[in-house]
Amino acid sequence: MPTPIDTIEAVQDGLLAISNLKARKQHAVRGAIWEVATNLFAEKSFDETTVDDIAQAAGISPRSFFRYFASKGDLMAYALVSFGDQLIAAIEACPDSYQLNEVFREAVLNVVREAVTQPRTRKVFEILRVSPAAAASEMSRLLEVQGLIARAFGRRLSGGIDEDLTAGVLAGLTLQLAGMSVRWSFEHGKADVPATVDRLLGAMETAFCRKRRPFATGGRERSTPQERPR
Amino acid sequence: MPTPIDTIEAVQDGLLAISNLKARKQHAVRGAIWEVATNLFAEKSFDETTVDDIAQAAGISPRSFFRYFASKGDLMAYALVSFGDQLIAAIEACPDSYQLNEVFREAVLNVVREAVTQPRTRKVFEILRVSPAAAASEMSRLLEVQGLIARAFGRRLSGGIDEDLTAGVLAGLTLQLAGMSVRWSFEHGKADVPATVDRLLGAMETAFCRKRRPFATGGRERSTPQERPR
DNA sequence: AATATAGTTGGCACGTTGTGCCATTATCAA
DNA sequence: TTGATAATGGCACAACGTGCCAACTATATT
Repeated sequence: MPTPIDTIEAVQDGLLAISNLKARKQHAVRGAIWEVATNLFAEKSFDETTVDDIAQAAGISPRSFFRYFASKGDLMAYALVSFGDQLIAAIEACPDSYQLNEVFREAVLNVVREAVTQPRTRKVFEILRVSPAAAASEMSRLLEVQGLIARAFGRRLSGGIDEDLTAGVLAGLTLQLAGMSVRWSFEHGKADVPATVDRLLGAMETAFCRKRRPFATGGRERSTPQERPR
Repeated sequence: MPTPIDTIEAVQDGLLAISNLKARKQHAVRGAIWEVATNLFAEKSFDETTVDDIAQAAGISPRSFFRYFASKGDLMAYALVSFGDQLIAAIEACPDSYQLNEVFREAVLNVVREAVTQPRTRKVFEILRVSPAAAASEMSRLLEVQGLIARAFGRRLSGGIDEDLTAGVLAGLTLQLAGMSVRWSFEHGKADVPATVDRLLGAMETAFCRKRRPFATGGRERSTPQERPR
């Protein structure tokens, strides 16, 4: 099997169910490619690093590179996929007795707490910060990852109404808050993760729950948006 | 001025402050390119349509295409940028007396209500639905647009604490909910926009505000995430 | 009306990305 | 060892995106 990584399932298999030597070796090669690539991106830049550079540094042919990663940008998406994977695991690790908001907070908190301790994460976020192209590449798999996280939430919602809507918006929020928390922690010196996460949650509460006028479905008059003042 | 569209500011200028004939003509050309491109994407597919096809259909040279759009994928991002532009306008159109959650709901509601009536929007969402590459391309500008929306919210928050966090998460939610509402409306037959939006808002309320246990900063024990069952 | 000037366009060459194809090589089983 | 299976590397090729320059067009000047 020529193992091009097209789906997240394949990545998961690569990460988890490693039985035979071949798959293990492939996984090692993929990790090596990712390692040298992120190093090169950090040294030079994402744009100025060619696939040939990465292949040479990893000791493989340029042709083989595309058998491990679908594209150069997919190297960045790999970080996002891994991030989403951890979030899903954290969601599923929560006991069934948890309320939805508790699951949400626990998952974000645990993953972010783990992420900020790893130098690799810092390096990736630094690459994303300085290179718009790298950030754009990472975003390319956002919907995919979000869908998987939504399914993880959906498994906890069986029976309720508007399940997929709830799960979808929760998934988006999860990635949003987790990403913002990690970035905030890195950019603002010390990594007080719970404080950061709770500030974000507080911001949401401020926007939606305090001074709550319930969102009535029918009635309120709408303000016609006129063209902008400026 | 060779007018390559690199920044959203440039797009906004192109959309709004059209004073001289030259800029107006350029804007018309850009619109024509976008028109024929979306038609081609819908007929064939995003991947099977080359830049040469688009250029030929628009009556320009392939070289000139890149003077109006930075890339083929940027055609899809153009839709997102325009979407974000409308959201910002709707946010700024809300009276100052509005609470944050009212601003949020009004902006999403007005923009989505407008969007679902336009056949163009439907066509774009259909392209995005069937073509992962097109969807990925659109996502490439997500952070950019989200940042602009965050600034629009930030202007209403002057004085508060954690402004940028609140604005950032609100911006993410705005795009998230607006996009989901439009997609939901399109995929589930009739376009009862207020109902859809309020269902999404209700989902968030369910997840975060009802049965509210306030998010205490310090204390709760965390569940150590063990590896997944499967 | 003729000319200078500034900006747009199109063509060309080039580097990079990504893929299909096939011969070669390595790995595993019998 | 031998035979089957899969990974690898090399080649050719299409598409994307950019720098460069010559040709064209419209406006302004005299």
